Amino acid sequence: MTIKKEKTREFIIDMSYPLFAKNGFNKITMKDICEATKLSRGGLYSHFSSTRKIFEAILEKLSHKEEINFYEEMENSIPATVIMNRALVLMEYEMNHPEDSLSLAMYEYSGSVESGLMQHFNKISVEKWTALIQYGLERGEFYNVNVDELVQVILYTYQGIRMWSRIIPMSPDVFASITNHIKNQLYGEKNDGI
Amino acid sequence: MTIKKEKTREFIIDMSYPLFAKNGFNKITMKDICEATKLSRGGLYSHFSSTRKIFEAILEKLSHKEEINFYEEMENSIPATVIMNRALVLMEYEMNHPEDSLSLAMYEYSGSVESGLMQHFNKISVEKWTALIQYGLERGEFYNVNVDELVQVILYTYQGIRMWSRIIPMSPDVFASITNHIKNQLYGEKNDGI
Amino acid sequence: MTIKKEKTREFIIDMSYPLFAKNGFNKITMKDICEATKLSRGGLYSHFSSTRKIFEAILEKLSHKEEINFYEEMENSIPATVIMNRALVLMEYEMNHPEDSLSLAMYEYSGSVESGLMQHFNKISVEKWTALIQYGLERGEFYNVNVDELVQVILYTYQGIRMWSRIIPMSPDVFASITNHIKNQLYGEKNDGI
Amino acid sequence: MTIKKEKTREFIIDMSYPLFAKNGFNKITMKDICEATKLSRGGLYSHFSSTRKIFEAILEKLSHKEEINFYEEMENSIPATVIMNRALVLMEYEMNHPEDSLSLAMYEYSGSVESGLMQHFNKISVEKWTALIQYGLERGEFYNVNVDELVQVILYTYQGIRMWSRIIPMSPDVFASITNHIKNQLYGEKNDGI
DNA sequence: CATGAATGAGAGTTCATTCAT
DNA sequence: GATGAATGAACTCTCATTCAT
Repeated sequence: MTIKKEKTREFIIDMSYPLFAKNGFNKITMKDICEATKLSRGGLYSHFSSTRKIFEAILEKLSHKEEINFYEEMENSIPATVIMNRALVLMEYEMNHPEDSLSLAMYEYSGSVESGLMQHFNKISVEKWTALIQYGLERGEFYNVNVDELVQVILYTYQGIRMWSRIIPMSPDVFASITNHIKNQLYGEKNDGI
Repeated sequence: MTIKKEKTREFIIDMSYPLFAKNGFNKITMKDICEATKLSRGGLYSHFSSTRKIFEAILEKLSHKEEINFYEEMENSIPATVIMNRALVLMEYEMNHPEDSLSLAMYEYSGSVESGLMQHFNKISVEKWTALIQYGLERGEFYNVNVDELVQVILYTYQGIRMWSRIIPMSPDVFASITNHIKNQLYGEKNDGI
Repeated sequence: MTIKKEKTREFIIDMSYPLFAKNGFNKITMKDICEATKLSRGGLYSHFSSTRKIFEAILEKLSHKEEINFYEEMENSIPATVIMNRALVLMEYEMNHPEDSLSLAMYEYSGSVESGLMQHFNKISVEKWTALIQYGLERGEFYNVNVDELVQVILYTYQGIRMWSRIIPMSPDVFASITNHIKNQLYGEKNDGI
Repeated sequence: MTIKKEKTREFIIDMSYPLFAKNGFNKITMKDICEATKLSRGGLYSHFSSTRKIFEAILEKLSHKEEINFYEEMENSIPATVIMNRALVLMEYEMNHPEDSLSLAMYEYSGSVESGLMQHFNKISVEKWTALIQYGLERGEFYNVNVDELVQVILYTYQGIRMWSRIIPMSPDVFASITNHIKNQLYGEKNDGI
């Protein structure tokens, strides 16, 4: 029964996600996953031969997950500021929930493999944000920013926050600072230099 | 002779730094450090009882290390733009050398302890950058930015970069983008909105 | 199959008994037990996490083992002298086989734990001997001794012998002296004072 | 300076006695003794090369220690009952202080060596008690007991008590029972058989 | 000589991985 | 296939013992 096997696979993936999110990649053992899934040693091994394989399956699944799709909204000619605001709300939400983040695990995982997957994730993100900003510029909704530069700032500030918010307690104000900065760059009141 | 013991201690700290920087915290074992230091098991243990203790000694040492001291330069009335340029050059240098960064190790280490040390490090950084920007504002060298917001952007973009540049190959252009963005916020040509 | 696990458990208990009897508690290591049982490290650990746990399992098993049951014989109205003689024969037998005694191991084991088990064993013994002597008194077979006093003498002489017979070579005559003394107190020829 | 060396030796012996009395022989390490004596590793080793050697020195010292000397008192024609009473008082005292007893340590120590020392100790004790009882018999103070038998009972009850009183809480009444039994055998009221 | 840093053998313990049932 | 007992490699940690200072 391939369908059952597939279901167990999914189950393993879903049960181990929070383990990796909470503890990173290196600390998690096959034993931990056996316990989390209540599967026997042999049972687990018949699906995945290592934590690495499990983690890769998680990443794989993630990469297929439909993100908030800017593209669809852009095609529907939703105003760029509206799309951007929604995206930044989501970003703030994620910054507020560092425990869901696989960042640490990815970081550790990547340390030991050459993974094109990470580059892929990064490329997707860069393209997405670049497209959105271009779109705003074309519609005359955004200031004339340096697109590449701002995309870098957006992505890496986000990553930096996700990382450090797990280590040190961080107020939601900080997250708002970041999204605010981005808005100001694009369509906020240009009162800084005055 | 305590002096010898102290020297060995320092030696262990110095030899294990690159191990942690390269591999993170969890992957490093006492055995790895034995090998790196050429010390015997027992010899190592007589100095440190765990990798955690060694890592804490590294952090401790780091926290005492004199950072690029903005304060001294500010006291000497060096122009804010000069200090800032120097600081950003250093920042770019560090972004170009992710293999020296303890970020991953700190991240993993912190996952399992409540460490005020991290907060301390963060606080020091926030204060340093805040002081420098204030100084530039007071001297009329910087645009009237939102100080707190910009400091957050600076710090977390930096951290995000340090983290991801280990995972994915990143061009030095990206690093320049970041420092450029900061300069533009403070004293670059205000040509974005035009 | 829990039955296999249980069998291995029993096997470990049975194979380690002589080790403890011969060497005491502290000298025996998990490694010794691995070797005695031919089990691998991990295999042994999956049953018992320490020598302490194994030793406790031995004591536990011992406490369930049916001792020469005075009670049954008393219920069947066997003469007290007959029961007593049998018990003393057994006692002499045990004194002649110090290598089977867990005394040393119990002694060492108890040094580090507060074990009600030892008190339990002692209580059982006191009750058993007390009951037998009472029974002999009621049937008019025994002299009118001080029961408690004699029970103490019986028990501790026995323990003292078991202990020292391992350290110094001891002739069976000595063991006979002890059982003889007991018999004389209870039903021997009262010729001492003459 | 041989005199200083001798003093240090004595010091080591005295400081390690309680360690062995409390923990037995096997559990004590050279490290423990270093700590107890505040001597350095090398310092301790220059006096004794192993715990075994130290323990043997303790036994050696003990064997020279003047015990309550029955012989002297017998020579002075002190009544046998008086000497016996004093001896039994001391015995009770010792039974009340199991923590001072080296029994366990001797037991463990002997397990691994063929030690004539133990036989020597035992022989001394047997002779001492035998002599005292003979003396009492000759003076007509004691009942006509079987001397050898009673000596065995005395010695091994004592040893049994010393052993078990460390393992299980034991009331002083028990100790009194034992000494009382001995007195009754020798010169107590002969009311048992009545 | 004394000191205490360093060595290295060996015990304890944990898991990835295998395999008989 | 699934199970979980067993294996064995790799780690952690502790001391007896040595030796440069």
